[in-house]
Amino acid sequence: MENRHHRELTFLSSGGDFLNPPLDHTTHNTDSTIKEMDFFSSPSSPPTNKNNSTNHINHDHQKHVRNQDRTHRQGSPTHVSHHPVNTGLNLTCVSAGVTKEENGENPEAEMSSLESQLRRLQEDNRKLRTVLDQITRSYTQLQAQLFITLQKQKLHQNSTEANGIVSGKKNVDPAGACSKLEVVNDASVCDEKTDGEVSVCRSNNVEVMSKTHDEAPQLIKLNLGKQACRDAAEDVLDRSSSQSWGSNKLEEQPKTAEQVAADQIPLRKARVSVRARSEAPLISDGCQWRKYGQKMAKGNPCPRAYYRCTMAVGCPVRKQVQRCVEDKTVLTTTYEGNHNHPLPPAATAMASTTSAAAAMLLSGSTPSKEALTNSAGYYSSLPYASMATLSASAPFPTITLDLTQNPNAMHLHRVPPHATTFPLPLHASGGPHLLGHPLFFSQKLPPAASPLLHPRQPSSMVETVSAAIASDPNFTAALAAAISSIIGVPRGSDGGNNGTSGAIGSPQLPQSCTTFSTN
DNA sequence: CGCATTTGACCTGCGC
DNA sequence: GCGCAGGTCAAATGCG
Repeated sequence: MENRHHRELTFLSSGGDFLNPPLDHTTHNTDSTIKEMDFFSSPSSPPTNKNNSTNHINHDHQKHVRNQDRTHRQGSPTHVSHHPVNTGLNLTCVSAGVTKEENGENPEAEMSSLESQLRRLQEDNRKLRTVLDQITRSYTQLQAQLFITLQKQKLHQNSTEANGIVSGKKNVDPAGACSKLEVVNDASVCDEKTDGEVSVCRSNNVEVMSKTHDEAPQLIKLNLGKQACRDAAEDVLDRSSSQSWGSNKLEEQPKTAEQVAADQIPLRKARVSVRARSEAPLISDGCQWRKYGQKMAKGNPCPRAYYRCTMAVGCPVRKQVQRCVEDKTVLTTTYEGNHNHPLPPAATAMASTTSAAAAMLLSGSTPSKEALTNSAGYYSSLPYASMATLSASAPFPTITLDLTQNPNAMHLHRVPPHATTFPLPLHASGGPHLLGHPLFFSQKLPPAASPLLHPRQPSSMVETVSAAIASDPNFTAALAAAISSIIGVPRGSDGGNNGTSGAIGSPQLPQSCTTFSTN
């Protein structure tokens, strides 16, 4: 199909808020600063060299920044707010800033000056780290939004082609794309007044998520109830805000009675389960974990172990590890929560993957069931896919990434009841900072890459995803362009929502689209 | 001695 | 209200 070769990547924005880099709570405007960040430059470049390495490129801007920085030090709050982070670090000032006069006249003054500069540089460094972390989170959310939209586009296309086939039928796959979506849970359907069609809940829709395909027929019903969706989304947003994410635009929309009632219900947590074959008691995900409990779960002779992340004090991330009943070599690791600290690359790979999966789950579920339905349909058409299972029958909305499945055998995979299963090309999720977008890789990678992306023993997910990235430089370029365009989006007029929480990029709901092509 | 693990007790949510 | 199961806590224990 021509569509397979022409990939149109659509990034969503929300009036600038979602796409704009998250803001430090002490600042109000990072536009000009963020534009200077190069996410795709060599990570090995030490910060001290950054200024020099980019000097010839951004010389004029850096002069501008330095001037404003000097103004900053002279006590101009206006400029402080405009340039909270000097991405150039300007470390050369440490030596260059000491004049001969100072050297000769007052060593104490020199020391004081150096110390103040050191403190300022440390502050800059900290801010940079914060911004990078924020952008990483925003990007993960963005990825989820992106492929939901792509899924909707594809499904819309399929449904248009097969419109006559599906009319008057329930749970029918119009184009074969949803052949693996076997799940129907009648109890989950919000409204099923007519026999001929499946209705969906759409009350929580975000504008852009619903405006394009309202007419698209629903192919399956999801048991991910609206309440669970909303709870999960709110939970993530809530926890996100606790990690300095931005505000939730959902709150700006008029609430229905259902929503108001939903607000009364305690929040649930989204989880991501990873099934992998491993003889070891734990899969290596790069994080440090401390076991804090073990229980015998009902129906499984293997104990379930509980771990919490110990890489930072107060990190809320926890995971459960349990062996599968049917196959003791399969280790099921369930992650919950978001790290509140920088992660090593290996850990970032897993964290980003699970985060993206969770974001997809929540992004797809928040607006409507339709989104999840469409996403399911989309994934089922992807090659090299692993298996992901959405389940709302569990106490928490959970997405299971199955790394144990042979992709060729996945059509035989038994889908548990009350779950929606679709293949998720997790392996191609990208590297530490490109993770979470399986979509692109799965479309672009040649079939020859399949063995690489599907090790039966996923001993190193990082290596796998790194290989995926390396095999597709166009993706990096496209993503760089996308992020550049994203970062350059001017903030919306309602920039007031950035002042409350020191906001990292919030999973803002999209209101506009930015489109580019990878080829 | 400090840290990680073990394990029984306790808490909480849910279904009946 | 009660029982069950999942999840967490914290004292006891083990290990380097």
